Amino acid sequence: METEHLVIADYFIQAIEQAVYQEGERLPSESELREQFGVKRSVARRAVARLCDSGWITTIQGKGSFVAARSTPLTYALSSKTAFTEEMMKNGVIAHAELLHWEKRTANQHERRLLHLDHADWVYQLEIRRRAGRLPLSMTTTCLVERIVPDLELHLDPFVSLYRILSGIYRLQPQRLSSVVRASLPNADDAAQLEISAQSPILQVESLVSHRGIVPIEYSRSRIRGDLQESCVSFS
Amino acid sequence: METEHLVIADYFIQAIEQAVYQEGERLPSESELREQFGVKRSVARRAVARLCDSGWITTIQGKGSFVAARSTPLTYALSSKTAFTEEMMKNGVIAHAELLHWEKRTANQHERRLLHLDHADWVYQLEIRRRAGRLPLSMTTTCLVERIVPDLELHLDPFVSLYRILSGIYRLQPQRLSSVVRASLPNADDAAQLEISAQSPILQVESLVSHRGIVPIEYSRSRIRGDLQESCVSFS
DNA sequence: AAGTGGTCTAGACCACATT
DNA sequence: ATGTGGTCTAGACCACTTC
Repeated sequence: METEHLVIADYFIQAIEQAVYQEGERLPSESELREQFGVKRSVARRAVARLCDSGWITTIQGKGSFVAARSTPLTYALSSKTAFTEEMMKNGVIAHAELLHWEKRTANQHERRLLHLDHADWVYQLEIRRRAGRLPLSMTTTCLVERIVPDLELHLDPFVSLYRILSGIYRLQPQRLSSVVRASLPNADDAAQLEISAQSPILQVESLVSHRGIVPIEYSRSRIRGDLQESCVSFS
Repeated sequence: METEHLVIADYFIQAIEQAVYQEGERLPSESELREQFGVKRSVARRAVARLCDSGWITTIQGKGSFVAARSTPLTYALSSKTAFTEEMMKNGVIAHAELLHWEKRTANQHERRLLHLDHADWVYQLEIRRRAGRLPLSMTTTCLVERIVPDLELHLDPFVSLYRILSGIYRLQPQRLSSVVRASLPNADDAAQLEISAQSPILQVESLVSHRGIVPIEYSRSRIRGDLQESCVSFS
């Protein structure tokens, strides 16, 4: 059986959902699992790893596995408004963003097509990590049209929020035009930055943002921890 | 190093994206990978497994690993209109749905709240698998208000499309009110039904559907293969 | 028979926490 | 010292494909 561990994992997911195991409570140790379910260590470990990857538990070396804190994931409204920090506030969470890297370069073919640029156009590319409290939430690679945000580098330090720069400095009214969402696995870098295992699923959101719904100004690709956040789309 | 295999996997993802490896082309065998990258079999296998889980390749026992067919994932517009089969047609794909199971039962607390029901209300719960061509695409558990679709069981066989029943028989105009998307791993059943490994990420979409935007009629939870489909949200 | 991928095992060794 | 989780290894065996 290559799926033995799934039975055990699904059992504990059920148990946690029905609050048989409370937040912070310790799960049986690997040896106990081996006994209780009559399986090898490898199987017990795969079951635990799976619970960990999908965010139900966290393991601490030398101590054990504990039911993870967040039963209620943060919800992030994927509407035409696009302010991350402000959205998170609604969840009662202190959010902040770190600028990990930036560069100014010519637009590639993909970007030229999406942002209606030609060969002479330049873009700023920013690499941003967002957190809710202490926890890493998402990695975002965003590409801004240089013509729209000239001398952007002058306003990147200190970096608080992209939305604040766009609206505060450049008087733009950023508006999300479309978003494509996808489930995937993180690459090695993202897994490290998000402090998750390489097997934890992530939500990818690719968005196109414009000023006042007409002028395309930004193209971004976010990789969001699957265990912490969910995105909500409403129609009205 | 517990991340050795990620380097190899990411290398091949790059190569496939840049069409160094074409669709259907064979990747190096496990032994060749061991040689070329100087790794143990376990590492080579983890790398291959990861490529498989994220949908880049498919492996065939006794033959090897081959670059998967779909470079362009199907896009499914997550708009207020909610016809799956019709959406897929736009992608030029023959879609069909199978009803795997149905039952009639009283609404639980969660459903009563979402669908504005009281204790006396009944619901139909349908388990539907959707395919694009031969490939399984998604599993959907949907919950319909019995009062709105009385004697639904009389129209379930043959089952073609839920949308067709709702609009054709009951003259409803189903409209999506909101959707919540999430990235996760499949449970054992879903993985089997979707013919994916238990490590392949899936996109979960929870939707609330109403008739003419007012009367809630349906609550559904879809689990969509992460490697085949992406959902697109547009604002206009 | 030889090469490929798929599965499983038993054990070693490490790092950390508790007593 | 003992128990916990984390990592790695070498090998066996199977199933399938090709020659």
